Amino acid sequence: MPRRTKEDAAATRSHLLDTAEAVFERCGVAGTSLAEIAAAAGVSRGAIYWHFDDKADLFNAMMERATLPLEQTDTGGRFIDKDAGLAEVRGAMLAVLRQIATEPRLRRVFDIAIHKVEYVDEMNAVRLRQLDRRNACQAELARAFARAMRRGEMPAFTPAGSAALGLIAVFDGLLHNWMLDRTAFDLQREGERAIDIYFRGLGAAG
Amino acid sequence: MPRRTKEDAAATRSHLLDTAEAVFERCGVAGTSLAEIAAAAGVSRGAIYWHFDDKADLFNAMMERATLPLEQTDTGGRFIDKDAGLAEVRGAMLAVLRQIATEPRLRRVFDIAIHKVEYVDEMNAVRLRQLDRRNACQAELARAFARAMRRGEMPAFTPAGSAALGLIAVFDGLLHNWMLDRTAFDLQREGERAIDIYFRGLGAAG
DNA sequence: TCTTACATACAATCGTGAATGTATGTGTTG
DNA sequence: CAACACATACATTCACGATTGTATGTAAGA
Repeated sequence: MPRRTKEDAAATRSHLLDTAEAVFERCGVAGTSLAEIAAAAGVSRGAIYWHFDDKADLFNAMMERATLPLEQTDTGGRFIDKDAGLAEVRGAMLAVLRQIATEPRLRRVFDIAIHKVEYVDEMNAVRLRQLDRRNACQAELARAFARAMRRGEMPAFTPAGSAALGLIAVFDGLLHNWMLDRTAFDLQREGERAIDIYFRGLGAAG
Repeated sequence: MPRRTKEDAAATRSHLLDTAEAVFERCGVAGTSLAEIAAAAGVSRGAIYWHFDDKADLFNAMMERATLPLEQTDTGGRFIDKDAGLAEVRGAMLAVLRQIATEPRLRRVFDIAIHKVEYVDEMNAVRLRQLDRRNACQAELARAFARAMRRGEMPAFTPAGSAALGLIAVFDGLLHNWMLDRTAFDLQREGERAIDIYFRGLGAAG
């Protein structure tokens, strides 16, 4: 008995994304056939091809559903406030870490994006978007550091761009290492420590 | 006309590893069939199956050939010296960064290991080995930091284990971000800056 | 009745592993 | 030092399942 209403169709689509998350994390993206996802979701392959063009489209939809709410944080649109101080930058980083550690969906799609997909062919577009986001994030952080230097919140030993890149490295490194073994350490606690060490190294007040 | 001598066989094996590096980087591990590798290497699939059990075995051999010389650094066996100071730790980190930035083979296999493989099923073993190495590295770094604290080279604000984890995060984050776009920044220069910031944040002399 | 939201059926390709063939080294024996 | 036996280092072929995209069927809304 097929589902007919728009609400039912949206539910099917959402359920397919849920199922894809689970199967992708278990078997990898290339290692998963659309038949497996359909079977795990209790539908036929036809349903998948109705809602999505192909596996890459399904993957993109899955990633966007999970990460879109992350990009639009409480500040509304951008990652950090227009004229945020170093404390706000620190808070924003830790907030994202907390979200990843807390929300299962975020954790799952990051695990998939980091360890369960090969960035070639169609998937390369995802990689380029990651790069764009990193560059945008670095630019925002660099502006924040430059402001802090002008305000005297921190010395200008290091170029703002390098300071921003290093902070992103700390963040990414923490995330990647935590994804490697989530039982090895507490992401929030160790994240706070590492980021604080880095800020102290920048000469920021603390 | 098949090759017969042991030297020829070793050359074939080495050439297969070279070819696998190139094709894996272009098409991903799961996205590459052994037929593709064989064709690119100018041999038949039979040659691959003679030298390696299957694709996972070939992948492992490729990774080991590239990373084995990295693990056995000039100190002979271990990553850092038995009673190295903070300067030696810093030097060792930068040396590895330089090696990765300099040697094409290292860069290629790291690119594959980071972006071109899905860590599921057989490949999961590789992931576990990565984890082992990280833990061993963290333990060594933690010991070095603890020594430095005892010697008074740095204050004991932060637990040695956390300091070590943070340093690994900086390193890994730099590596991952550089692999995302190698033209975006100079790995050695920015690596030196970020690591120096981190050490300064630890209160180390500098 | 026309479109939606699927299910089913089908054709075509691709990848694997194993079986088999074969030309050359390599060691041993007389 | 032949010559034989056997292992090595591949190439070729085949059977089989798995996966994909599409084409078509179909029951329920609107």
